[in-house]
Amino acid sequence: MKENVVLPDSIQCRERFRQTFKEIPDDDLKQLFTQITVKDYKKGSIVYKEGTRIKGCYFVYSGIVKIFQTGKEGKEQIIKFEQEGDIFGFRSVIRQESACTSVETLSDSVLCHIPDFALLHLIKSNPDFAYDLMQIACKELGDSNKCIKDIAQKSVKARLAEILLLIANDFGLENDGSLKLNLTQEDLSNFVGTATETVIRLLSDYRTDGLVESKGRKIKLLNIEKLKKIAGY
Amino acid sequence: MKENVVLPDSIQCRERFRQTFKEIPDDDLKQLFTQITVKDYKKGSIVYKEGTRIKGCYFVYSGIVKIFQTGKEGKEQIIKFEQEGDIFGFRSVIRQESACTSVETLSDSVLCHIPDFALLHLIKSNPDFAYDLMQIACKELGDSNKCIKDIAQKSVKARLAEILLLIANDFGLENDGSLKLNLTQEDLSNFVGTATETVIRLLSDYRTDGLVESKGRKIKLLNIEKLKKIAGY
DNA sequence: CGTCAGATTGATCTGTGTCAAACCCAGTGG
DNA sequence: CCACTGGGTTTGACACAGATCAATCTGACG
Repeated sequence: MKENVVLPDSIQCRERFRQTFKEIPDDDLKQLFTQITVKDYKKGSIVYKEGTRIKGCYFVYSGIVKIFQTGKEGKEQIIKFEQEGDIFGFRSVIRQESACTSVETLSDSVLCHIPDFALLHLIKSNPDFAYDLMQIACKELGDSNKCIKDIAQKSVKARLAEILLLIANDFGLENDGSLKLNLTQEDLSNFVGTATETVIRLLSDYRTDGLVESKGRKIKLLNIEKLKKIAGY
Repeated sequence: MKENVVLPDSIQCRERFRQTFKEIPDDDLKQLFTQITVKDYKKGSIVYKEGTRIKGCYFVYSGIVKIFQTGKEGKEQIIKFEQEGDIFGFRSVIRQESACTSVETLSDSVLCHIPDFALLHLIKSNPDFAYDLMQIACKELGDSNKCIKDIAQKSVKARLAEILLLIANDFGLENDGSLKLNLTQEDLSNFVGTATETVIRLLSDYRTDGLVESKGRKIKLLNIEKLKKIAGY
């Protein structure tokens, strides 16, 4: 166990924040960041749970978090993963509602907590920021709509292929070509929206068809084109 | 065929618009509405198709429209229905992308077209409007996320019940207690995300269980509590 | 009264979920 | 250093919700 994780200072956080929100003047940013709390989370920590009242949103300084909803009998449906530079939880702030998702860290992570009043103030006072945030919300909205159609219409086989491609795209590859985002089969199946066993069987099918190489949770895509075809593009 | 449908004038449109966006000062609204085009659509008209470039968004002055995506083999997945006072298509404007959904009128409708530059201008110049719009986007986002979980996890039987309740809630009831929103079985099944035959069978199950009364597309909910239970609440 | 879209019912077929059992491997503690 | 443990992975057998296909029925409308 490492101790004494050194948290990034306010300036480092601001710099990273600026990479996502490019057009915010320094003054606004400085003001915002006096109100932010930086905290590190061990892998597997719960950041917040569905239904709780969060008094702000979060900015991912480093690490990866999983955003999910819990259904009957505790089965998770993973909505998305967020990584360095992403912001999440703003929906609840804007709507002034309790969280509609739960969040858990998939790796050791450093998150910046932006209190609701600070976020709302910036939105109301800086149209550029409001616009940037709206961009993000609208992107997520488009993704969600697509996701609805896919879950409703595509076979699990197609969706798994699609999600592998999406993960490769969003999180990139290791040097050896395997997916950087390293999920348990359970998380993978909860993302696809199916049973763990099904994912395992399908991956094994892909393997025999020479589409992927995989042992355990390490997955390498061998034939992107064919996978795209299976995914239905 | 009726002829000469009288279109609402600019003032009527503004008034209706103001019901949805309450805090916009008159000056801004007047300015906006000089740039708007009002048009009536016969029932069953396509407003725009997925993948096309729309140069603005729409405000529903009257009528009901269906927002959907088309999957492989032309099967539709209905995302939502919009009615009087709703605004749609803004996602594409904000993202400056082509439409990710198609829109068709379910009844004779009057829509106001708001050109992209006018919408963007108002967003950038009026933080209150930006905020209102963000509210709408975030509401839709929450709905979509919930929908993803439901489609992935619930049985079709549960989802059908849920959707009937949702329709009753969003669109209200006729005097005789039947749902105001009158869908074909096909639309209903495309909303639930299942086959038409399945919806028919399930409705018939509900009927024998005394949960609904239904002939053809007329549906009356008899036992809301039990339906909620089936829907999984 | 014919026509045609939509509604309905019945008879299969199959993709996935579920259950059960075994396996693998990393970390722990004796 | 090795057995023990437990979480995650894998495989097999089986059941069933829901899709698909085919046929008939209904009712609105020209």
